[in-house]
Amino acid sequence: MQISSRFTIATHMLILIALEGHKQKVTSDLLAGSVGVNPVIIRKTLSQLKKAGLISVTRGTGGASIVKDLSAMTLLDVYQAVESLGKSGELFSFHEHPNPDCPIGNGIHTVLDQKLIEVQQAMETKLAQTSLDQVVADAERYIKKQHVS
Amino acid sequence: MQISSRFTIATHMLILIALEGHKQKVTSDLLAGSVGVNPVIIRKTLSQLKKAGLISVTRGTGGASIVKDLSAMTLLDVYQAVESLGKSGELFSFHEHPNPDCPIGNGIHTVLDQKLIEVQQAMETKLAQTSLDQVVADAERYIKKQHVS
DNA sequence: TGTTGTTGTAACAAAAAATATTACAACAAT
DNA sequence: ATTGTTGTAATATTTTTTGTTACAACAACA
Repeated sequence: MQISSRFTIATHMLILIALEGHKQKVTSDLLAGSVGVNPVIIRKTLSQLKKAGLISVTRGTGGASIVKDLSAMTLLDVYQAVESLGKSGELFSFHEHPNPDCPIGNGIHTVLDQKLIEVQQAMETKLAQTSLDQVVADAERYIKKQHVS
Repeated sequence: MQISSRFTIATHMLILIALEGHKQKVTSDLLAGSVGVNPVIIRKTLSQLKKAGLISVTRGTGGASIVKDLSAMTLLDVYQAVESLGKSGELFSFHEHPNPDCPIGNGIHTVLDQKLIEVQQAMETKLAQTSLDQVVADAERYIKKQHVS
C-alpha cells in the first residue's frame, strides 16, 4: 500500500510555518485551510512534530514555530515523526502465520528480514539527503516565480 | 503505513515453487498450508505472478512452476507484480485538497513530487539488486543447516 | 476576573484498504 | 463421468486511515 498522506501533510505544514511563522501567527485553522484537511488532523500532526523536537506550539494563545534548524532537519525526520510503522518500525510487513512445520515457512524470516531492512535503509538514506531548508527554498522560489507571471 | 504482506507472501510462494516444483505438484492448497493463509489469497497472488510472466499455472490438473529464469527475476519484479500503488504507481500519497489559493498549497506538488519519486527509485533500485536465485539459495542453505542440527 | 481564541485529546463516525471466506463454473486428466 | 484443481465473483471481516464533534486546559488581555 501507499505511504499515508500524513507525511506530505506534515511537510506542507512545516513549509508554511517556516515561510509565514515570523509574519503571522500560524494556527491550526490557518494550516487546515492551506492543507485542506480538518484542524484536528493538523493538531495531531503538530503534536507529533513537537514530540520529535521539530517545532514548538504555544498553547493558550496559539501559533507554531520551528525550533530545529531547518538545515539540520531532513525529510527523514519528518517521515519518522509522523509515519506509524507498527512497533517494530519496519516498512515491510509479513504474513503472520507461516507454517513452522514447513522448512520454508520456518525460515522465511531468516531468509528475508535482513534484505528487506536494507531496502528500507536505502529509502531512508535517500529521505535523509533532502533537508528542509532546501525544500523551503524551493517553495519560496516557486512562489516568487508565480508572482511575476 | 507498512507495505502489505502480499509481497512477502508472493516471495514465500516463489521460493516454495522453486524448491519443490520438480519434486511434487505445488497446488494452491499446499502453498496455503505453508504460507498460512486462505487458498483463495494464494490463487489471486498466483494469478498476479502469472500475469507478470514469472510463473505458469496449469489449470485443470493443478500445480505452479517458474517460467522466468530465477537469476533474471528480482525482488522488484515480485514487488511490482503484487503491490497495488494506485493508478499512478507512486509510493507516497498526497493530501487531495491543498488550497489552490494558497501559494504553498498551490505549489506543494511542484516542490515535492520529484524528490519523492527519487526516494521511491532508491528503494526500487535496492529491491532490484536481489535476484530470486540468491533468495532461493539462501533458503536452501538454511534448510540444510536445520536438517543437520 | 472573565472573556476570547486557541491547543490538546478523547470519543466516535465514516471511508478505504487489506485480508478472509464461501461458492461455484471452467478445466484437464484419468 | 469422476476427480481434483484453478479462476473468479460475491461477500464478510478486520484493520487502518481520515474526518468530525465536543470540551477541558490554557494563555493573554481588557
